Amino acid sequence: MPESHKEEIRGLRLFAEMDEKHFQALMRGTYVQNFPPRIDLIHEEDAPDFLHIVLTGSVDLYTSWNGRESSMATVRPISTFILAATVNDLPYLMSARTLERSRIALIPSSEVREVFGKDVAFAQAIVSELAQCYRSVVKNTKDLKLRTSLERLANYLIRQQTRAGTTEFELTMEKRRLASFLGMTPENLSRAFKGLEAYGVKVSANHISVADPDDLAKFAKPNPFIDDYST
Amino acid sequence: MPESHKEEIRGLRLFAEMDEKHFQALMRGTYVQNFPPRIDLIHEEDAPDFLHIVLTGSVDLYTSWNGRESSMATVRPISTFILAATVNDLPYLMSARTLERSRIALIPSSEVREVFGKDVAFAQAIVSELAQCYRSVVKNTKDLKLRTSLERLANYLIRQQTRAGTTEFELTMEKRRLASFLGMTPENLSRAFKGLEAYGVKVSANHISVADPDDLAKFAKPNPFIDDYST
DNA sequence: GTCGCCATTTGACATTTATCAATTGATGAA
DNA sequence: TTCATCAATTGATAAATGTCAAATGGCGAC
Repeated sequence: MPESHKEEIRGLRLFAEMDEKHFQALMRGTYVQNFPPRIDLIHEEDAPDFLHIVLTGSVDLYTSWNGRESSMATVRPISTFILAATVNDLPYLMSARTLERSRIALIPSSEVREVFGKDVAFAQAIVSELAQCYRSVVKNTKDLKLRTSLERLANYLIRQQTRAGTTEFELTMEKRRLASFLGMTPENLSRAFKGLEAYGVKVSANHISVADPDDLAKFAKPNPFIDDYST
Repeated sequence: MPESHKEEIRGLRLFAEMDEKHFQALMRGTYVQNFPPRIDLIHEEDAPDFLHIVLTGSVDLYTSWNGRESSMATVRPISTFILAATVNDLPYLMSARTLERSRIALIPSSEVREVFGKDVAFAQAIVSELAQCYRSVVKNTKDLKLRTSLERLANYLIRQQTRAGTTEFELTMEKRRLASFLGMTPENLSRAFKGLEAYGVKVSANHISVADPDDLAKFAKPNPFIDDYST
């Protein structure tokens, strides 16, 4: 594996503080692979052979049951996914597919488990990462259980607007995936966008503009303990 | 703190493997308290002063937003809660109240964070516990997003039936809390029970009987990657 | 540029779920 | 026992959300 990839991975908080010797041991079994768009990387119920790291591109975590499918999250560079399955050596609970052409690093799960038993800094980093993952899912559950779909969309737009830093921005995913992520149908999403016009939201294809953020926020009532994914 | 309590706590997987010296250090700052029913133990958004352990009784984890409230989980002996907030030193995302008279052990969060930096076995146990918590919430999200309320209730009953080991059992929580936990109103739950009569479910107050588990399962389509909380 | 494809939108309608009000039923106190 | 209380149920209705089919519109292949 090229040194540049190693440095990218080393820069992740998960690996930043660990012993160099242990890091090199991890990297020995690691390989980097390029995938075209819409390729299934892992499938739920499979055994966790590798810890995945998205280096470029993006990955959709989704799940299926009884012929239905739901998008659970999007993983963007540079971060890992399915850490929980890896450390506990239990089957994946979600499937993952590339959304676009992506470069993914694959670290053998067995190596991860072996090293984290020897390296306290690595173990600490895993604890911190898992705690953050856990908190993200709890926030998502609160979003789903406490809000209507219109409120979820409104708060999603406020989060995106905050991330962009401007009142005009582009949606970062297909609307059908956004609908699935927000727990609604594409048709319902389309109507929800219409419903937010009353609060100054204008939509043109993927371009969103928020006329009056305060007005939208008055409706959406964003809350850091639901909407702030960074804590 | 009495030795018997210490032994109970020591028996938890989270503390079982750690160094005795470190365990004693943790226990020095720990105290055990009795709480009457319906007492708020912690409130979301507060700083995580203590890691809580339910020794007896039961605790409801719930959350509120915009005047609405939802029950997220029930914690039963002997297990901890709000570990993620404690290890990352971030505000609670959920509130907790006793459901009945309960004995709770309180371990200062700062001690937990200090010890897990020194004790690899403890760090490993925290990783394992957090990964399990994470997976539980993911399963819960799948349940919410992929199933209708009738299907959620059907699968809930199958889980309870499996736990009880018999086709007749008692509901372990108030129906209004069950409704909230399943993401529906009490009225809707009442009608959902009626709707499951077609699959052999009989309800009399808190007593449930399942005439033909296979028939119910044919409708509910239980799936270990949603319904099996033990993995 | 034109065509065909596919995501999105729109409309009509069905289903699910929530809300509100009234009633029932169980439980404990006086 | 009788009453008061509160959870649970029921009925009527409203709101939210989903489904199906058809129309629209953007975009790349040719």
